[in-house]
Order: sequence, then structure tokens, then C-alpha cells
Amino acid sequence: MNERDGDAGDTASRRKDARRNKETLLEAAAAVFVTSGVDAPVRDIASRAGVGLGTLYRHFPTRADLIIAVYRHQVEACAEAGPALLESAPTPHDALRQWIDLFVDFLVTKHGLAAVLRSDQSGFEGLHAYFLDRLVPVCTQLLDAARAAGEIREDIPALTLMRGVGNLCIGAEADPDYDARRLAGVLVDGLCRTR
Amino acid sequence: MNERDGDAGDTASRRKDARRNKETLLEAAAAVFVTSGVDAPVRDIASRAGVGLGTLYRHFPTRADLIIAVYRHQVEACAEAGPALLESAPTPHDALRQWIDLFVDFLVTKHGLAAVLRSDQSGFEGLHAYFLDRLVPVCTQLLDAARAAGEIREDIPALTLMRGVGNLCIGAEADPDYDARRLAGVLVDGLCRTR
DNA sequence: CAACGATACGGAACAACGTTCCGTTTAGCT
DNA sequence: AGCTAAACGGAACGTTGTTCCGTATCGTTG
Repeated sequence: MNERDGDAGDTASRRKDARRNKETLLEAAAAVFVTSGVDAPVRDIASRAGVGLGTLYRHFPTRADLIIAVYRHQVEACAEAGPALLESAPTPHDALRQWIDLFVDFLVTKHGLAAVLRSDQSGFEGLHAYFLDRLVPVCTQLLDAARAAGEIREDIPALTLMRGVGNLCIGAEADPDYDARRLAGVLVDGLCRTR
Repeated sequence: MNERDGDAGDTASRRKDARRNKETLLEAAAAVFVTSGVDAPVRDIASRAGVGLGTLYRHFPTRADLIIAVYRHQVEACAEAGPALLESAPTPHDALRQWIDLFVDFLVTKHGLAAVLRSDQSGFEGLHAYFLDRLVPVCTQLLDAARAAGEIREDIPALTLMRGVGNLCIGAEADPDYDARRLAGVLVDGLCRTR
């Protein structure tokens, strides 16, 4: 819970083998995630890193911590894109739409990440919480701006929208006929106050 | 695959203990599903029915077959509601909206059913196929009618819409702050050609 | 109605998973 | 060099879904 900020701090360990192993594990995990998805067995990652299971679990007490560590940079980038888009886009609603596109692309790119984001599976509360803590405020900002401009309906909270978009992305990478990006676009369109 | 029609036929077995056990299993499964969700361990269902694992697996070779059998009636009702709504609703788009509401209610009521509908998990292809075979044609009919009336955009296939709505329902039963029904409504709104 | 063969039964056993635990090794300070 | 705290590996545990087979039982047939 206190690992929320910067990588420089928590990678610090007295022993350099520990630091090296953590790094190796991150690389191995990233590699395995792209080939087998985030559901890949923990053992695969450990063996790919040439490391024991105990080592993996000491560095990343739960599978969620590993996923968070692997994708932290990209989540950060997505979060930072929010305010930027708000300035560059013609309208707040356009900014929102573009940001959602970013978010969708991120989720769809990682095999099964979206599926794992629904925290009802035990052990993933951490992942869920991290995503929400970092991205919901950004989404709220975009939504508020669009609301203030009178562009969208007022009764959809950021958290609901994000969970909805996240859910829409589930299984998107497996099936080319299911276009999660377009569907998310439709959802954002539906936010507009018409009628 | 040939279990698709009527229950009267396939429940027929020479031995009445077999028939009785199948019935008991269905009741036990339904009961366990409402308390523990469709993810409930198979052993729970078998023991609740006072029956061995082998018995359960002989009657329902895969967990999906069990789920299908338990919910067949309700799926059927949902499917039949489609054409009816098309006649009773003022516009095709209204019919579509109401039908989606029905579909969402069905999914949200069953704990975790929506989550399990994404067939990427092995063993659930059957469930996925059953739902799709039965409901996609209905949804297609509603969509076509709305398209013919010029009410909605044309580039969202029924399958995509249904998978999207199904995904939106994932985890809805667990968290009162996540309103899948409203979100599905927004999605259907987004289908309307505006701008 | 008795015997027999097909059918169904129960649950032990297997495989795959995440996670825990602990005896062993080793890095880095004194 | 020696010592201790830290990190290591991987066997072992608990929980899944699923398979398998020796045993019990039903329904028919002589």
C-alpha cells in the first residue's frame, strides 16, 4: 500500500543479488505476459527468470503486485495524458473520448488485463485499487469538464464509466470480430445529452 | 450439442434413479448458484445433492452443461420476449432498449453468470455457444428493425452489442455503486445516430 | 421370480494452479 | 576472516476441475 510512488525507493535493497533478481523478474514477467497473457502461471515467470518461487513471492507478495510493477509506467503515462488532452482537444467531450481511447488501447494490448481488473477474484484487490486510485481522478476531471460544458449527462460517475469501459475490453484481444474500441466509443457517445 | 431442444427428451433414462439424480442435481445447482454464484465449486453442488462427483459429471459432462440446464427456461423466455417487444413498443429502438433491459436483468440476477459467459475459459464454449445461438438472432432482428427505421448507426453487429452488454454486466451484482443497467442504457443510447 | 447384463454410482486419484514455509546459501559489514 | 541478517530455491499445502474404475443397482428376460 505504500509502494504507490516511484520505483527508485522500493528497489533499494542492501544486497545486489536481490535487486538484480527483482529486475530479472520484471523482465521475465513482461515477456511472459505478452506471450501468455497476465494469467500466465507464476511458475512460468519464475522459471523464465531462472529464479525460485520463494524469490518471486518475496519481491511480489501477490501476483497483482507483479502486474502493477510491470505496467506502472504505462498507467502513469495514461494518467498524465488526461490533463494534457483537456488542453489540446477542442471540447472536453473530445478530450474524454480520446482519453478513453488511450485507456482502451492500453487494456486491449495486454492480454487478459481487463479481465483480471474485476477484483472479485481474490488477490487482485491491490491491482484494482491501484488502477482506480491512479486513473479515476483523471477520469473525474475529464467528466467534470464535460459536464460543466453541458455536453454530457450528469448521472454517470467516473468510477462507473471506467468499470464499464474496462469490462467492455474483456476478451477483446482474442476475437477480431469484437471491437472493444468502437464499443467504448459508442458508450461515450451515449453519454451525450440528446433528446 | 443435440441437447438444444426440450427437456423432456434428454431426461429420459431407463433407470429412475438416474432421472431422480439429474433432477436433484439441477435443484442443488440452482440453490448453490444463488448463494455462491455460478463459480461455486462442483463438489459443493454434488454434496448438496447428496451425490458423487462421478454422477454429476456423467449427467453434465461440463460445468457449462449444468449452467445451461439450470437457466434454459429463463433464456428461452428472454428470447421469446424479443419479437413480442417489437410489436408492443412504440419504436424499434424502444423495443431494443427494453429487450436489453431484460437481458441485463437476467444476467445481473445470476451471480457471476456474465463473467463466465466470456468463453475464453476452457470448458465454457458450450455455454457461450448456447447463449449466442439462442439470443443473437433475436438481437439481430431488433437491431435490423431499428436500422431499417433509420434510428441507429449501422456498424455495430448484434454479436458485438451482446458481448458488450454481457461484459458490462460483469461484477454488477457485487457492487451497488456499479449500475450495469444504466450503463447498458447509455450504450444503447450511443447507438442512436445523432450529430 | 431369479439371475444377469447394462447402466449408474461414489469417491479416490490426477493435474494445474496460487501460495506458504523452512533449511540452505550468500552478500556485505566488522 | 568470520559472522549475521537477508535472500535463495523448491518441496509441500490447499483448492480447483476432471477422469477413472471397482462396486452397487435397476430393469429386463428366461
